[in-house]
Amino acid sequence: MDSNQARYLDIAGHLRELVAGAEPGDLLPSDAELCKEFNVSRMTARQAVQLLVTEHLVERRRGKGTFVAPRKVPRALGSPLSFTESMRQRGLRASSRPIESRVATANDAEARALGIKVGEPVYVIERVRLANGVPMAIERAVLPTAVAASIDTNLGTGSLHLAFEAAGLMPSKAHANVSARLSTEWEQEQLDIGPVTVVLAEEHTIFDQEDRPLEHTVTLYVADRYSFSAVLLPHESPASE
Amino acid sequence: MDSNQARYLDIAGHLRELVAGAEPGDLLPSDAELCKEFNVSRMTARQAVQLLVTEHLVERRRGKGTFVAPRKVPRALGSPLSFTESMRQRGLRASSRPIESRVATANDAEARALGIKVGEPVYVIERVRLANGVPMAIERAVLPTAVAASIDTNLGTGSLHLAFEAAGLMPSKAHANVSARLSTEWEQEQLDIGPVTVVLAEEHTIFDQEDRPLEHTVTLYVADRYSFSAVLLPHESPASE
DNA sequence: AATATCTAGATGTATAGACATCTTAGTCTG
DNA sequence: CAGACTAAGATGTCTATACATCTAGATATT
Repeated sequence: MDSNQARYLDIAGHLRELVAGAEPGDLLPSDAELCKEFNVSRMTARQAVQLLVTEHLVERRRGKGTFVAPRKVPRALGSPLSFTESMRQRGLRASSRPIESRVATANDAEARALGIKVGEPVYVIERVRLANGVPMAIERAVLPTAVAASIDTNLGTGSLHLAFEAAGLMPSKAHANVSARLSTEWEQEQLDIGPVTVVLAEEHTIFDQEDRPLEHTVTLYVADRYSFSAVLLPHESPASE
Repeated sequence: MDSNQARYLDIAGHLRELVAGAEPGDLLPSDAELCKEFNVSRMTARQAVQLLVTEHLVERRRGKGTFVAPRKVPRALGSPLSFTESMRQRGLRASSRPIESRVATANDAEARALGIKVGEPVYVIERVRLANGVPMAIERAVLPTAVAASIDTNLGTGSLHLAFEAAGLMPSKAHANVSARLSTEWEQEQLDIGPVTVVLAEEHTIFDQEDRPLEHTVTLYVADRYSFSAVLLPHESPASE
């Protein structure tokens, strides 16, 4: 139930939908219009818009209005690391369709990534990731059993990163690798795509503060529907104008 | 004159000094204390603190207080911005086979990336990149004419990044984007590959210290022969200067 | 001593206004 | 017709207040 959310979050959600269905540069409702539509004071409407400004989804121009931001300004902040966050930055709603979620034995690549032996037990979460309901990627996350045990939430559905946060596990370092290939028949079925389709394969391993592996994940993106972007080097500087 | 700044910016500046002289986890003044010290209403003090929250300099915990944030926002390091450097890290020798190198007019994507108008003159360097003599990628670098003029070296053959360095141009920020698709016939000829081959398309724009675009480059890698990898690390907070 | 309750202080959310500043369009004036 | 002025509408900043919610310590109860 989201109805006990703060009102400004409802407004922000509404704005995100508008952004998702609009083009960069499009004009969005003014503060005054939001006040009227949601029957709130201006500071509350402003708080919602301001939230989207910090997410780089919209831009405000004094005297002119609020506009959909250019799509290309994601931050280096864990962009390739969390599907949910990555979609949110693009103004899309992330969801999941579980494929399987169980204890299995580590294969070669997984064992090497997690620093364990082949055949040792690991917790595997495999699911199709959707953006606004459209299949976008197949994600296979592999967790050491100890880590899986410490996050007791429903692992199949939500955001893994939120679960880490809730369990007090702080992702620190990460290795990432991006490659590309043709999709297999099984992948085509899961993603609802044609036979000769290219997929982007992102593989990453996340470690906590003490360099213990938290998660090894392989994500296969439909190349037609997805690309990686990042801003490299300087971390975002204080919003100077 | 900074005295006609908004007051919340003054308060934010004061807080930044406190953060710079403190350790992560340290407690900062509460809203009420800031109100009293600067003689402003709470919403104004809040606005200042909120600004530092979006800059990841402080964290607020409800019921507890405002604290100096941990300095560990991930940041992409060792990213693949220079082909020569990237190959050297893999123990391979980078070389080039020029395709063309001349003044041309900017197309749509190039103009947008370099912040100029479509049709304005730019310097284009297009070449096949080889690793140990094997074709690895097609690279199309587009430079503003002013930048091309200031690096008088033989542009077709060497490393662009070495030329930048020699001319005193310091690459600073960069935007990068990675996607994938099937190769075209012309690309297959250039890269000496078969008909149904996947290419990784890396597109990046590099800026100097003053955010002037230095270079916009599209590189098409043979997916069978190449993949991107990166280490995402914690780093120091930008406010500590 | 262990537990429950209360309370002060902190941040989170929200209101209803006020004035400042910037942009644009329209109007008046020379 | 060109330039100056005006007004409407947008965002930017700020006030003073109210109540909600969370935390941690003090106090009271059992």
